[in-house]
Amino acid sequence: MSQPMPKTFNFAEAEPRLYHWWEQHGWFKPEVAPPDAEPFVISMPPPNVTGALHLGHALTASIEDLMIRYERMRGKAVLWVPGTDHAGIATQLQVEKMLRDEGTSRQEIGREEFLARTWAWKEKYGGTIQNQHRRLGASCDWDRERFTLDDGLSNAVQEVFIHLYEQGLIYRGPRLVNWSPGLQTAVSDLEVEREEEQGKLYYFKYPVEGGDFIPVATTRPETILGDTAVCVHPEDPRYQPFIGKTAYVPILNRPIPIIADEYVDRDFGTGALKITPGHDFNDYEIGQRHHLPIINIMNRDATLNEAAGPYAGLDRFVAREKLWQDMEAAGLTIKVVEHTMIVPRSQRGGEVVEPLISTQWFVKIQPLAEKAIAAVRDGRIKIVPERFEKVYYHWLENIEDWCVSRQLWWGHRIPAWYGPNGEIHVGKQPPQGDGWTPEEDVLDTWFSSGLWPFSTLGWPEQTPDLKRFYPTSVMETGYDILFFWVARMIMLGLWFTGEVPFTTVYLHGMVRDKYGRKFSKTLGNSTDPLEIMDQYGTDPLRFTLVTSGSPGNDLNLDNDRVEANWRFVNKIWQMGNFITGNLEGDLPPGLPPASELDLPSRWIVSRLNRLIGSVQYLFDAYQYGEAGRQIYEFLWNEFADWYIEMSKHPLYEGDAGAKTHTRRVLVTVLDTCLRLLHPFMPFVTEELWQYLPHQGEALMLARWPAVNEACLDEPAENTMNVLMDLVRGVRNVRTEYGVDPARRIEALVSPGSYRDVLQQYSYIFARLCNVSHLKLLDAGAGAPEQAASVVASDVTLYLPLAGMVDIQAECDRLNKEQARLEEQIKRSQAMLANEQFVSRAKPEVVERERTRLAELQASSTQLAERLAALCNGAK
RNA sequence: GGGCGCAUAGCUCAGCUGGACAGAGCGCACGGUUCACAUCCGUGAGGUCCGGGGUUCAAGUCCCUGUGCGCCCA
Repeated sequence: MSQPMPKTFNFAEAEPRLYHWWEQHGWFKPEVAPPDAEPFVISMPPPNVTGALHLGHALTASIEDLMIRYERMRGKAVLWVPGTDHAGIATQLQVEKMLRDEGTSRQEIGREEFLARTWAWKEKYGGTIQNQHRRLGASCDWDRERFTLDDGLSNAVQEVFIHLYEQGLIYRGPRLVNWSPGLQTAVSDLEVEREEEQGKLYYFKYPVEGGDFIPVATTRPETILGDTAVCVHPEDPRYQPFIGKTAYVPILNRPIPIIADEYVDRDFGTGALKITPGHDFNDYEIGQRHHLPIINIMNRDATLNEAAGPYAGLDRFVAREKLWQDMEAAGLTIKVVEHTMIVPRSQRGGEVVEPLISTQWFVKIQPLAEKAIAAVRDGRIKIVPERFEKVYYHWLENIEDWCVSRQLWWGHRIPAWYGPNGEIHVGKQPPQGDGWTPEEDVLDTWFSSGLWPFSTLGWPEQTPDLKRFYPTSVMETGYDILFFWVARMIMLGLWFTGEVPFTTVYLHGMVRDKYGRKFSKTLGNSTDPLEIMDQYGTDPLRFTLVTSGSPGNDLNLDNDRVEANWRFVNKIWQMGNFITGNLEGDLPPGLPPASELDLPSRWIVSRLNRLIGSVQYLFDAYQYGEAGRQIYEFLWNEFADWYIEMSKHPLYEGDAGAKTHTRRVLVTVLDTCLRLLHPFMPFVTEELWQYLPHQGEALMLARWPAVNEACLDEPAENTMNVLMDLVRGVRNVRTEYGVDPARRIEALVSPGSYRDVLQQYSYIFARLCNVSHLKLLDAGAGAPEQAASVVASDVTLYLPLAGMVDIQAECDRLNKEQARLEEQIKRSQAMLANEQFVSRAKPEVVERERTRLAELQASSTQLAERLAALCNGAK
């Protein structure tokens, strides 16, 4: 006996209640499954602790929770590990801003106090995003939540760093790195974005011994001050005489050699290149080849240093102008032209990043990369969609050593000490004795997140969780962090655990606005998922995110779709309302034997099982969006629009047996669809399921549906299709002739091979197109004159609409219909007449075509007779 | 310079295992208060599936090529 349901689904009330109920019961934990259950594990990409939930998080959580709930329903021991990332730069910037607002700075309060303040900040705001994940319905195991700066994870970080050092894979030294002057730290190649911008190309004269000069062009004149050579192409006839001579740095008059290198592009600029190994990556390489000295002219804040002579102390851009003016005065300039160039900017602050010589820690990454490439090549890791494998290989095959040190305070401090005599010791503790000072730098945030799949499970301790749940199953994240994160996890995971960290990588696209634009503050198109959830609830947002696109592709979020899916939620609720409202007494679970079911029931059960099969196929292929759309269409366009309408007859007018059978079908179909839909829309499905007769405590723990082959019933589907075609035909006629929808009409039917079916199910016409009575004609009986006709298969249905049917109009209508049929018949006949088709196409395809042709011909015959009788050859 | 993606109805998108007249939502037009739902129901209009080749009995779907847009790497 079911309880009465509220008329509408109150998501605002139900969502927190259900979430709490699930969580309190411990159902998010893998322990709900038997100890021998197969594990299924996802490590949630840890959002930045500074972050607020945006649509990217919502998409991530929607897809991962879908996978998680699906596998849980399949009986696996499911673990979804949540957590947050300390996000070194982002967090430090936020806290520094807070300090600025307070009128102080991190330098002023010192490292220790700064870290204390940052931890306090983390405690205060760090939980926000996790509560927002709860609102999304994320069924992760909060007891296993981790933070990258937790003791355990920090220990893992130290362990990894020390081992890599001991294995000779970490080195420290001065190298040219990407330097962010605003953040005052080195950043890795990946953290630099290169954009095409409009700049200037400066042409000038490089003085050469003997009063001559070489014309040179540069986009950054201030680097002239750090030049240590001028370089020309060895085969360039213009400059060959200069090779080996001495040039003099403008203003500074420092002598430098003129060298030759094939790197020089003779067609760019003047064909002569100034070489600044201290401030340009290409020049650095040339400098190495030619053993040129490296001069650093820049301080860490991008002002110039003493090496810049008179320009020391000036900002880089000010110095650029000043030097150019001075060179102009000295008659050394030639011209300045507009020039499109690539400018490296910081991913974080957007400022221009400077190549700068600096002493940093690096990971020699090639040995790790090789293992990572192999793991994907030999299929131990599968990347979905597959095309990203190519991108992955390309990056790893051309990988550069990873600069892992950052001149920040918020992060994992590098476990190294400097001895009194300049020795370096790498280890958790300093060596015995006095005079050892700890390394100041911290590690790149991605260094710790690279350990995430195993550090969160307890590594390096051999914890029970690590043994049971590692390797994890799926790494689901955005394609934008394939290099930053996914590749590094694979490298570090393989290196330190000897196993792949996960067996599948599923990459989703970026969420954009409905016109495909990025969300941005300046565009004003930012969309807050929380606002959407306030308005429509979580389920419509989740369903929209999952069904709006396809794997690996960006998706454009259209608010209209969220609204449509909100209506879908209501529609489902109303189905539940109808069904529960028509139950009475105890209902045996499951379905009656098919032999006892009426045609509509056999039809809907068959359709349901085809849906289950299709959804399973799509889930196996990670095509969740298409699966969701199919469930939507089944529920709305088949179950609600047809089956529920037809079920009203047995429910309201049937005997006790018919009622029970129909109720069991209604409950089973809805129950099954709620199971299929639960991973997409956990809240409304769970809430509604509780009102349906059910076994078990919660839908989230109910079994995932499987196809029952015995329920597939092609004859029932074919017969229903004929009936449905007739119903649609009647509706069509009614609309075309403007028959009042409320007016009941009768129909005469020449039933062809459907006599029994039409007799038994004539109520369908009463229910669905307001035809109160079907009068079955005997074979050969004459047809009424003043009637419109509808044809399907070998059935003709006449609607006597005295006074409403214009014979001419009816003939036009039928002729049009006949023309359409004939065209299809011709096409079908041509196909079947084609030897090649009949012999080469799959037999079932040929068979289907034959059946189809027979149906078309039957209909056409019916129509022809009708036309002959009614229209008398009138065209 | 290399690689990748996208191009289907007015708008936003599905259609990935090639096979029936190419689909959905929204929008639009017309009509609906019969007891699940107007957060609804019914009917309809609207498409050279970007152009050109090819493979195949069969191509929106596979291959090549061109055009336009976007992204990644250098």
